[in-house]
Amino acid sequence: MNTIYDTLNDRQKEAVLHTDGPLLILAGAGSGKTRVLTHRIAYLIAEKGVNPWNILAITFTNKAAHEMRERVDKIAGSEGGSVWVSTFHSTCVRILRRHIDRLGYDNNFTIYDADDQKILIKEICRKMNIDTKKVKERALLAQISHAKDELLTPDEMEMNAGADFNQKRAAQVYREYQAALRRNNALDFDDLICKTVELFQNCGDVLQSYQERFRYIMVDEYQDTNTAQFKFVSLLASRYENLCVVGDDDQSIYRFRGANIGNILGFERVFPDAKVIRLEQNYRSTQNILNAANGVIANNIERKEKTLWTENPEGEKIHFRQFMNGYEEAEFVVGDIARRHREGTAEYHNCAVLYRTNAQSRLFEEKCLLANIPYKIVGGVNFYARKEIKDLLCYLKTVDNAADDLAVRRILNVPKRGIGATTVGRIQDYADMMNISFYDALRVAEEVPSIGRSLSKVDGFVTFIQSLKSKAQAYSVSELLEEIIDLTGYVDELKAEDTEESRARVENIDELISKTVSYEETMKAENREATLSGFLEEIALIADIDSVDENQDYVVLMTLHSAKGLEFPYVYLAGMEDGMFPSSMCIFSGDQSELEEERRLCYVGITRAMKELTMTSAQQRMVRGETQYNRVSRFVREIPRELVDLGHTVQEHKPKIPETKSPLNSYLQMKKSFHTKAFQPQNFKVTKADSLDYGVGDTVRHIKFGVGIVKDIVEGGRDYEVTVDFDKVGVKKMFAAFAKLKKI
DNA sequence: CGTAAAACTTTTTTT
DNA sequence: AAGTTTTACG
Repeated sequence: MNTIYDTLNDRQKEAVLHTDGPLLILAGAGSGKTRVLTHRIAYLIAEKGVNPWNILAITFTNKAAHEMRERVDKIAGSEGGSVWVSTFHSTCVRILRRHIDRLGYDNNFTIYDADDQKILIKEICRKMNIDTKKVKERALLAQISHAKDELLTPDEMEMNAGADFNQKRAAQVYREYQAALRRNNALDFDDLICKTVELFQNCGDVLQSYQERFRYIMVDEYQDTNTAQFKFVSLLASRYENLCVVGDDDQSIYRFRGANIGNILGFERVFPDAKVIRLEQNYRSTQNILNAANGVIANNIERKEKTLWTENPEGEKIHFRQFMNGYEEAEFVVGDIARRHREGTAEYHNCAVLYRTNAQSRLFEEKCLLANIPYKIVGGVNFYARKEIKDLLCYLKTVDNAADDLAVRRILNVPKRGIGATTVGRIQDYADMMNISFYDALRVAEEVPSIGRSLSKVDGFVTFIQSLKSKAQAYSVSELLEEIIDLTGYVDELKAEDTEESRARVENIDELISKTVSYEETMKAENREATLSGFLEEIALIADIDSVDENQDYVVLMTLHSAKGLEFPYVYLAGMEDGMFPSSMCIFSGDQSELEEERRLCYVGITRAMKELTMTSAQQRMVRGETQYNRVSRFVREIPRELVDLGHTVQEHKPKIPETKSPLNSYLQMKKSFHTKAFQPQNFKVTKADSLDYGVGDTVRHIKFGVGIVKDIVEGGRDYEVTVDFDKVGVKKMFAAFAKLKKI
């Protein structure tokens, strides 16, 4: 037999060779499931003669999809390129873009993120006279999202509510919310899945064409699928039943978001002739780490019994340290990473700090800055959720889909056009009355009652948008974006402000421009058309974790949830305190299943570690401006004692010189711009260079824009503003300190 | 209409 | 502690 399959163990090989009919692979942490999936794809193509075009592999994150894509390309050669590897959400968007008109939507629908959803709900609450102080939008959205996860329509939800007034009202809000989405020609994240299912159920011909297309289907992280996703997959697979799912019930950590563990536990019931294969040999961690994980997860009652084993060496014990407070905890962790780096035992990217909540990242960030350690925070505020980025994106969205009222309203007075809340209210009322979109109301503003002196301003805005729309026909996405930036004076305004913050915003905008450019390049390389809708869609589905790059040397800071699917030689689990992890919410609720989900999360955290695992906790911690005193996490106590190295129980409190706050403040100001990018100490000094090593007329290279000739250099207060004519992208103005131009 | 200050809420996890 | 939203005033 072909040698590539000989590197697999017997169980893995069995999974690879079982190509036809339903297959459930119960794959423990680090048991090589991605290897199995990629080898299976290669086997299907090379040995079974399956057309790669007929294979679909679904993951949860783009990062996982990219990784699988790479590995498939490597192992299956050029043919692998036609295998469809993608996330649930991207797959559904691609299908909907082609067929959603069958459901009465426009094919160039926009995708709403959490912010957009919240604004929409708020507006609906106002219309329905619901006091958002008593009923929180978040709660309503959560209820709606849950209904969608379960494929419930507003009517069904209302019926199920029975006498429950709260639930009933949520169902009514849900109904209005869906109507508003449709009016705006928009879908939220959940809709992407639900509407695809609806499409399949309503249009047999469409379903059939995809069933024929995807004869072999593979689903990764199956334990995290919800009912809607399961329905989507099973509809697709129902014709050929060549469905292979891979999951681990012990790593199910998204039940709060609707993941239905019944999908994995009941797989054999839905597909009676399903084959089940267990992968229990772990290739990732040391024995001590694995035993610790086993010790913790054994406390869960609701699980399929299994025990991971490994041939790896015993390794170091699990380190546990307790500190006085969060600052000292962070200082220790960062110091320990610095030590490993200094001693040459670890690169920065071999280390990860994991915590329960995003808020905990701040302390580690501060300490990394002080220690000059490059780091990257995953999660928190998404790049695309930043104000300046959303503003500009809403211009693009408006050009793309003027039915999107939210986008239009957002930019109507950005930059300031002297159009205030009163005018917006009047126009909205008129739009509601005439049953037209907000933008259409703007276009006929002269008919809006008591519009008064605002009319000319509104007309100016409409003219502006119309001109952009006509330009959009001929312009590329990046050209259109730059046109918007130019004509609105958005960047000029920020530059005039000239604060650290405004500079950071300008830099973010530059980054957005490079994203459009690289989008166009990618499309060109793949021989696909770069469209405005395409670009907006791509960034709507980007998750923060997608940008983690193993080839760059930085410490990764992230939540335990984000860490799922990743591995690091040295892992630090911070904030191991009852009340933090497990969270006080689930301790308080007394619901055993919630505690078990937290425990699975802990299991996921432990099993991320390959060589060494360090757990830390603080006796005292500031949470939301209040000091909390917490006991050591019960999860730590569930690890067999002999596996743990305790050090001193409580670390000695060092008499401290109060830290000098001054350098830190300016750092933290700046951090805003580096939040999504990795912080690199050497790039950090954004003070004006004494002189530049290039002058007017010199040829320079820019990391994104390529080669160009310096046209002009203007001395500004803190920096030089350089004008460069690039060969590829034309004339650009930029700050020298940010642009990092190289003379060539 | 726009700005500045005051009041108020928030967090558990995310595609 | 930090961010958002409301309120007061020019």
